[in-house]
Amino acid sequence: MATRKRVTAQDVARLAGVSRTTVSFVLNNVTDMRISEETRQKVLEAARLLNYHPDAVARRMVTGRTRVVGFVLRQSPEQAFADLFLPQVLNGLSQAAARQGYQVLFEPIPPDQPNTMYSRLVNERHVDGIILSGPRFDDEDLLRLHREGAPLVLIGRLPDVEIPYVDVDNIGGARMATEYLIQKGHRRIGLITNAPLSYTASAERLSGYRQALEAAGLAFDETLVRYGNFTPHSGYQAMAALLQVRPLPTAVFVASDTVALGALQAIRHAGLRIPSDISLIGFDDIPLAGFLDPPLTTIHLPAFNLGWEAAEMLLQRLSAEEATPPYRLLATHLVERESCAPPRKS
Amino acid sequence: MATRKRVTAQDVARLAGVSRTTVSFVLNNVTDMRISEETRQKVLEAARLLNYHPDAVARRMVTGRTRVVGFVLRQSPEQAFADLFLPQVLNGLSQAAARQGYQVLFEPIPPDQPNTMYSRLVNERHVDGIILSGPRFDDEDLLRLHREGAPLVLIGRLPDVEIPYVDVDNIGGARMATEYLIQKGHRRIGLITNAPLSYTASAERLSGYRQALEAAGLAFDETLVRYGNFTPHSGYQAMAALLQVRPLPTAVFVASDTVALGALQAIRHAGLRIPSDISLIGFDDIPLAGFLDPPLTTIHLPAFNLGWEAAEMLLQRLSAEEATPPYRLLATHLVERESCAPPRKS
DNA sequence: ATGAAAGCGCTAACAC
DNA sequence: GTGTTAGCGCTTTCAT
Repeated sequence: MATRKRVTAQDVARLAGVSRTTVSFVLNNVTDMRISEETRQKVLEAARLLNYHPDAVARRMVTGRTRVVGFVLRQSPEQAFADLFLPQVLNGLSQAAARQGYQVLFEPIPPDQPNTMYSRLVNERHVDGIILSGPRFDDEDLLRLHREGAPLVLIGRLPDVEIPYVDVDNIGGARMATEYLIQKGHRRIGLITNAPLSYTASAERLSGYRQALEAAGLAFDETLVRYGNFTPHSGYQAMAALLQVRPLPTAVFVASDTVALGALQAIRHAGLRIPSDISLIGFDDIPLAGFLDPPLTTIHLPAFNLGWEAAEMLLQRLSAEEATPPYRLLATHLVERESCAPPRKS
Repeated sequence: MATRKRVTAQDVARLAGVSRTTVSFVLNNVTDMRISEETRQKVLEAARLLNYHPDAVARRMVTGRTRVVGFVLRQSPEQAFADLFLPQVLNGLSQAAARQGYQVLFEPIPPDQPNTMYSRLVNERHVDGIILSGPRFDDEDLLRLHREGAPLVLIGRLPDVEIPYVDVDNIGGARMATEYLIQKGHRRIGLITNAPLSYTASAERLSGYRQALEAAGLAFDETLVRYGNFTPHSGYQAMAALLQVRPLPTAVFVASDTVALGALQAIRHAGLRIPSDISLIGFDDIPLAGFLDPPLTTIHLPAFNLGWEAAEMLLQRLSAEEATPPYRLLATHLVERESCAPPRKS
């Protein structure tokens, strides 16, 4: 299709019988220049008549700001697209951005594409700043971008780097989950991680689990921990392995609801019942958690807020009125459903 | 933070000792003007030295194209953000767009915000075209945009409007599901829709269900259909109601896996077993479907392809080499798991 | 083979 | 109050 002819401010000015400048002032509601009400109306009417829309590209050209933030997704598809997490983050992000007149450019980075150079987003001025989810510590592009002073906010933490971030209090959440189990009377508590320990969130959840154990005077037993990998399938295998150890743990903390789904199935296949034979507590509180069998007790992750806060932090940095707190840790809370019970008397 | 100083093509030209024009030619690989290898190298070296990045805004200004497509989400949050559908569509969309050098601007439209005027996206030239998911037939903004000739592709259909679209073959999929049940020997088959019938997809799935029934000489019985509303909760209620009718249906087609989750729970609460007491077949094949209890037999919806095809159609229209087929219907297929069995001998 | 110059549509400083 | 004008950084035609 042919490029549609643009109506410019010039056209509006001509029709209204004024200059381009006046049009610009009227349409941007510039009050300094006091413009007669009559002129105002003429301009507004002309704009309406011609169906005039100011050209965002031209405006960006001259203002130097795009009013767009980039959302870079630096995660594997199974992690990012298979769980119910991303949509909510994106939702929070978009709403916070929209509220301040910003748009969101979505940029997933396929993992099999090493040199995507998403730094071009800001270097070529497609966006004013970047929110990056799932930072990897070996991400050269990211580090350079930060050195160059690009406005950047991470969702998820990166150890030893001073980039502003928003994250969930993984340690606190994991501690809470484990304490809950302990308080129910469990002493032999397994752990299935949400992901390999190279992921910060995973290491942190393990750490919270240990803390709770140790605070209760329980020994950390490495034979009771297994490693998930984002997927239900990985949870199935991890739980199957855990069901081999003797004595059996009476409860398991699965640090991801999605992974817990597989664990649930493994337990069913083993002919065991939840929570009477074994208790299970998850992490994330995916929207479906309450409809599993049994409804899953879990730690609620404020996904929407994660996106919202990240956007707020970035936008504040962009408007630069004052220094932003360099990071924010979001609290979790426990959602009690039906997958945990006191251990069997043995 | 202060606006970072931009390195312009002028700077590169100066350092390389050539003109701006030459820089542009070298960097854009314009071959018409044959430029000496020596000059080329000088320019490239200078650009590298200065860490030069061409300004996308300026380029858009002069080329008249943004190389951005808008993804407008015209759906309620519970529909869009609570299921596993959106991320996959978005993934397909982005990959198809990226492959052709396009970026994706994400624009969700909160339902409580009637006058969002997303048409501004194209009118103000934030984007070259729009992919809109979940069109509503009363969307004035959409219709006007189409009349104005804006490049537009829908995900989901709109009756009586000739806007290009990509959609799933809902009728075929629903027929397939119902036929499968019939073929297992069921004669009394209930339906729980995915949403109110004002949603095209919902009406179509109902239609496919009817077709299969009638083709098999089975009467359509209105007392066997109930209406879901995207959520597990609605599925719970619909199934609970269905379990009151006598004689009980021996199988139910739930036209959404998410809704089926609630149906599953209602059946459990009624003390019935799946599939021995009642068979259940879903629709969508959410990633978790195989890990439910029992693993859910369902109709696979090619969500990734939906996004991919929509992008392909839009981009083809933008490059306008030739007329694009105005629509595309994507096939579904049945994924057999363990939630269906022949009816009990009664 | 290289350079000069004309815009793209807008904003904003400055003049009248 | 309103108009004139100078760019923003780039692409691209036309001279040289």
